Amino acid sequence: MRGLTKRQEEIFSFILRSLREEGCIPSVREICQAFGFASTNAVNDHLEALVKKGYINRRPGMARNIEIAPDFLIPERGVPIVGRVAAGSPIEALENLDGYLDLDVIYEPGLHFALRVSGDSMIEAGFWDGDYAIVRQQPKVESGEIGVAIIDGQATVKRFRWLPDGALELVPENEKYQPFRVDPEADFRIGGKVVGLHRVIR
Amino acid sequence: MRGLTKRQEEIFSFILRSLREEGCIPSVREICQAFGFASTNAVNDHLEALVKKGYINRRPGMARNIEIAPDFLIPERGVPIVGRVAAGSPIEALENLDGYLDLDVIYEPGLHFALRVSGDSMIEAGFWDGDYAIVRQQPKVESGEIGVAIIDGQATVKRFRWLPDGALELVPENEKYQPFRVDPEADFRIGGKVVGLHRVIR
DNA sequence: TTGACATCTGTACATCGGTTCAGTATAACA
DNA sequence: TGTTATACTGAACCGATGTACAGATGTCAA
Repeated sequence: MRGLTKRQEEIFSFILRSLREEGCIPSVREICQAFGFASTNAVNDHLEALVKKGYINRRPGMARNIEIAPDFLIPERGVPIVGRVAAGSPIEALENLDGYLDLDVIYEPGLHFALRVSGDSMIEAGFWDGDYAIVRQQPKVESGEIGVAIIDGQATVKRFRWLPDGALELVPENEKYQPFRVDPEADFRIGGKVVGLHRVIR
Repeated sequence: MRGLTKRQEEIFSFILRSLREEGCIPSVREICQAFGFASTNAVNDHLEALVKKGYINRRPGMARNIEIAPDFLIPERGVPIVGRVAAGSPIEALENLDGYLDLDVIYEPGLHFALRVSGDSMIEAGFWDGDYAIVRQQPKVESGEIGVAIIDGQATVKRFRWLPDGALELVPENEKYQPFRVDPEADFRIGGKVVGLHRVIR
């Protein structure tokens, strides 16, 4: 929050807080009252400064018209990623924040879906029973990549291996199971490539 | 969206869309104009219906005062979890939607943090180098649970084992490594319990 | 057929609220 | 030393906006 004076920052924070907690942009008079100003013009001056410095935009004539610049609108979502944990509680030590773990940021919405893994056929590739496999929907999966095959409407996570004859072999990652050759006549589709794994422990 | 008439649903959707795309609640007259009504009262009637049916709340006298009921404010976030994948593309087959994988829903915000796992000392517990361990901040970790120990500001994920003499032993899950007894004199804190795992593949 | 409800027109009013103008005071700056 | 930015007071204007009242039409279940 560089470039703002103390007062301007207070005003800006107040707007953000109102938006978050009250769910709507405060009116000029509400800000005025909250800060104990006698004149709404005090607020106006600050808002103009915020506009000039690029923190907000305003739509002339419209009630509750403050528009927060995109940079500051990004809500802190997801799980905070902590680097070093030198002092205090990890969560409060936000100096050490490495960002946020947010699935919507990592995996483009609309392109990915998640699948519950059942069984232990991929356990050596790190997929346990009950895990979520995150799949990027795509028509092709290369040999050696882990992908989702949909056979007769049943989705399975397996390592793909394209055979020289053009057929597909689905390889489990568990020595208890044997590779499975997909019948070219079967109702088969590629669901996509597995690009992530999530496990909820206990 | 049960209980709403077609028109009411249109109005409600318009409000949601305005909020999402324009960033602010539409005024009664803006709604009026968007639908081509000659009277603002048409909007008012619909808004009253929406209030009565619990879709919105209104704060009397306030401009742009529509407050969307929490149930409908929740945007579809996270990765869609697909169950059966009988027909069509998994993402489009929303009949088979089992919900959304959203870290903010699974892990209460403010209570959890994520830690990048480095090394292979916990590989047999399923934690690979580079994985994110999701940690619930709590002062106690039971024997046998996987937790985060912070020693000299350095956080490590290990299985906890409390010894009969009250000392703590940190047990790696990799036969290459030996259990480590925490020096009672050391600068030691418990970071919390590991409750989740996330891996980004490739 | 009667009443409840949904959907809309038309008019009107009070106040909410953005905006402007005229000043004052202080500190930073060049 | 004048200029500019910050930080306000005080008053006022007027369009934006929520809200109310009166009424019309159509649907649908009791």
